[in-house]
Amino acid sequence: MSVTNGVKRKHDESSKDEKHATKRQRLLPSRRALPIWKRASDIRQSLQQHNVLVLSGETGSGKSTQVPQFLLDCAWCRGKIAVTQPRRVAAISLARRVAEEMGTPCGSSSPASKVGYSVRFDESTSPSTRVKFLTEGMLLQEMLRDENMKEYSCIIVDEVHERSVNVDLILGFLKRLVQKRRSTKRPLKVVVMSATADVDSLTKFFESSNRGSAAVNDIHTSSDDIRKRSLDADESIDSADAVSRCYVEGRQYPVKLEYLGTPTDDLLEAALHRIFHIHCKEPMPGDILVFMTGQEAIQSLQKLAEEYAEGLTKEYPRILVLPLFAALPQSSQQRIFQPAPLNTRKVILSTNIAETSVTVPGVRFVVDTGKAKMKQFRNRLGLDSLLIKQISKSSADQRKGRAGREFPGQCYRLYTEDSYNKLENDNTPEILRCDMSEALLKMKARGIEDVMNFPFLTSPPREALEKALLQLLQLGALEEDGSISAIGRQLARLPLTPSLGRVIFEASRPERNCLPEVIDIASCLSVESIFLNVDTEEIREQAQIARGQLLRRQGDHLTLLAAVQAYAAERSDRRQWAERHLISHRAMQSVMDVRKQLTAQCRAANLLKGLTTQEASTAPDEGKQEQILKCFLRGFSGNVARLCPDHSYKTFVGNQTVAIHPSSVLFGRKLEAILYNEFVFTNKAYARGVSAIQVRWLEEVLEA
DNA sequence: GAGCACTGC
Repeated sequence: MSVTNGVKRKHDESSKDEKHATKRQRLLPSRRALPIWKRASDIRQSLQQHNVLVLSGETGSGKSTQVPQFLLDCAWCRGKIAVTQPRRVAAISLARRVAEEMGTPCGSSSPASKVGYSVRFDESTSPSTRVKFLTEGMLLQEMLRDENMKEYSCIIVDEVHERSVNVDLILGFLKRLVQKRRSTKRPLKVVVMSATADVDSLTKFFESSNRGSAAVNDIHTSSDDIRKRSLDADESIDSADAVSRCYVEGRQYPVKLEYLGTPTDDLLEAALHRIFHIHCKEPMPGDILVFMTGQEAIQSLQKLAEEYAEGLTKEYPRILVLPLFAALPQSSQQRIFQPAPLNTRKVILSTNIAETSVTVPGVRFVVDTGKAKMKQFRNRLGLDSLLIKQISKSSADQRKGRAGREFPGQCYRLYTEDSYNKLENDNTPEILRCDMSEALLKMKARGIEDVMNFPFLTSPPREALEKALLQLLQLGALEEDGSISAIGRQLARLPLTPSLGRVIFEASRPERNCLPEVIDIASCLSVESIFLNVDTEEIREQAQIARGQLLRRQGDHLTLLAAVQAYAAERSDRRQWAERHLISHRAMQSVMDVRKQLTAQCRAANLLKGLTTQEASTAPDEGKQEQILKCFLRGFSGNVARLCPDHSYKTFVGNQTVAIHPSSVLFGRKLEAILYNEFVFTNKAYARGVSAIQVRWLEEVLEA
């Protein structure tokens, strides 16, 4: 029997191999037609001579799928190739595509698979993996665990122009790692891929020598290494240190551009006018994609457009208005992919989500309001502001390009050519807009002692770094001398902000003894809101009743705990439970994923012993409630406000006025003092994720 | 008395 099974298995495998091989052959012609194909030998040759290649290419050049395949059989490439992506879906779909092209199974489906991927909650690789697509966050985590990244011969950093903090950190780390491995038997090759033509700053970044300071800063080097390096520092830049560059044209359909003759102060009106001008004049088919700032504007325009459409005579095609933003339930988002009914034109009203994350099919016309909501962290106030800003030129061009993906298209900018010319060239890198404490902790965990002299592609202001250092010191993540503490080392590995991570640690202390509960709450606070938007009075009342048993008068933290415990206890139909309570099932599923991950990590770090999460899932008594809130106070001691005689809340630190956000269960309540998870400025300064606390708790928590 | 763009570990 075992013999026949063996024969059968062998037969299955060889037929699978055949299938893979045919597919590979079938895909070859389209690969050869890609603009990047004729640059293959250039690219191979330049990495033969140099360690770093800066590759710029517009959309459609094929760089993300082809470059890893070009490099795989180079003599220097004996290890793996990593390819980073900003988004999970991109990492997974690229891995599948490249596996097909190479004629190999994808990921963990077979031990012979040469191509895999690694994203949070989903690692799919095999012992034979040579090319691994992974999110930037995953590569960073690997870089914290393995200092030299020895298993990799090459790291390809894609979509660098998006300039996430993670990509900036990766580039800084890689610059040092290339130097470190350059004279070893296995030098590290780095390919930096970017859409914009701004290769100069990237080239300069990798070319400028940091060997002198690196020898001093790198605490992980032995004294031997340092001696060797100070010798190296005297050498002039040899050819391996030079950075080669390459430009590949893209493949896009042409897009005709039209500006407004005179500026408008009513963008909704202008958009409405433009939509119906296109609709009544342009032949079918051809959908319209409108870029707007946010949910509110989208819903207003949707209403206006639907009203207007009712007044159109029968001779015109019908119109289907579809909103698109991230907070929209998945099922509503899916509607943009379904074909419109007969004789109907789709009009998609979208946020920035359609600029990079979602590709809307069938679009011939783009209408661009030229604005977007952008987050900016104010170091001095410790507050995030989310304000409507003008987009950059590259963002405007990206939006325009969305009309030329499948056919020649048209783009209407609801601003003048003059105002386009005055826009910033590029988006502000995230590193200039965010709280630096998480990034700084990662740097410390990778052995960067002197963070002020870290090779940043763009340096954040000194104040941002100082604020972050202070914050980490206050959390106990750093020692007094600025070196990373044992706690800090563990926090850097947790998929949480340093503050939330610190809360987890606090909860594991025997006198607090509430880690499972705190994990539940921290999981909620680290994903999108679990409570569905309630936008009409009617639904709001409905939600009040439906969520009744879950709401806790102590505040949002304990309300979130009640929701997770009730959801976890639901064994029959969780989706239905979520619907009944007007809670997002999608968000709840990610909460459960995070909860599982955090529980496993706490177990591994020996913070969580014995008890299972299920056993702990009972409603906390008053004593435990106090312990839970005190843990949050340890991580968020800067996010505390007290009630003033004028009935407003003022922060303890900085004496800023802050209002409880309408989404909080404590909205409208007057309490001695509040603790909050987030301090956000939109129309005014709001506290989100709020709980009632007693002022005297602060001393106790901060003393320990 | 009134509301958060988008990613990611």
